[in-house]
Amino acid sequence: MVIIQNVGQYLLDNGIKPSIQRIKIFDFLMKNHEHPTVDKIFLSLSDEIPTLSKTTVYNTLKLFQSQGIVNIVNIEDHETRYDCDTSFHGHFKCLECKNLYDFELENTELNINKFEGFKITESHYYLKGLCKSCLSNKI
Amino acid sequence: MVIIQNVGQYLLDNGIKPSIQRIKIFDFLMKNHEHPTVDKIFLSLSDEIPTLSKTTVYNTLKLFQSQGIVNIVNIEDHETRYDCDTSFHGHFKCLECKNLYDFELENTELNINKFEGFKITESHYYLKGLCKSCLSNKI
DNA sequence: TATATTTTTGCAATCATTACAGATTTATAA
DNA sequence: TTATAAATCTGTAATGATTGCAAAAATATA
Repeated sequence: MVIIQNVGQYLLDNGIKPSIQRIKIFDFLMKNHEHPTVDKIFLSLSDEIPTLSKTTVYNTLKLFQSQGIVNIVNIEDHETRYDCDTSFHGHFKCLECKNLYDFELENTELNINKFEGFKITESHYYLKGLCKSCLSNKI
Repeated sequence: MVIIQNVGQYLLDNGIKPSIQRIKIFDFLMKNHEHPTVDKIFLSLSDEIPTLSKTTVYNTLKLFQSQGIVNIVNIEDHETRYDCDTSFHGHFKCLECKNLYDFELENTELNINKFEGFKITESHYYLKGLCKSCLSNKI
């Protein structure tokens, strides 16, 4: 995962004019590793930016996606989450506490070349189950 | 992938009373490997069962899921697809023709044991890109 | 300072999914 | 067979996430 010092500059480097809303939304994604939903982002930033509109959150995330600095994490239907870590990694979702954990994954570990003549541009891998703490709570 | 000769019996074996609707819906999933959406299933079966309701399709798929004979394939947000092949396999989605291809995958190929103390119950893997025929059409 | 452009906002529209209650079908018991 | 109960199916209304759109606000340009 790339460490971003200056969000404004990072946005600029990726062809995005850094408005207050855009900076705060990206910043929120960086600081909240749980891969928040639009709702979570909106509610969390509403204190800081009282005029914030949910449409802006949607628009901004769509812009981030189109510039390739944010990926969608699609595990449950009707629970679109966003991830500003664009390096290759997997996700684990705990069915009990609903938390989402990242895990590192060598691209080569999943280098499945069963698709000769196909061009692969994205690969996604996720697991579901029970996390350590939820398991120990069950005893 | 398990080959099912008698859908009615298969449903019974899995604790589902085989109504006409249930049999036809499962049968449709078996014969249509593209992992259809609710809409596709509903529209395709409307000729055969003119009284069919979309709610029934939803209810039936939910029942199949709860009995473990159908899995959800969640690749795009807002495009829930259904798969009656419950054996472990991966999916490839072509960004051009939107077709979904299955591919075999040894469970061991993805046996990532980075989660000591975690209990993993599901694992999902999918790729996106361009399929062979769409690639050759581009030349 | 005036004007053009970009960004944000709020509300209405859309679309997939679910809730629900009545209608229909199937199973059970007399 | 017939009456009754249980399960299943259906259609419509409700919900909730997302998008479209046009006006308002902010920023850039001349």
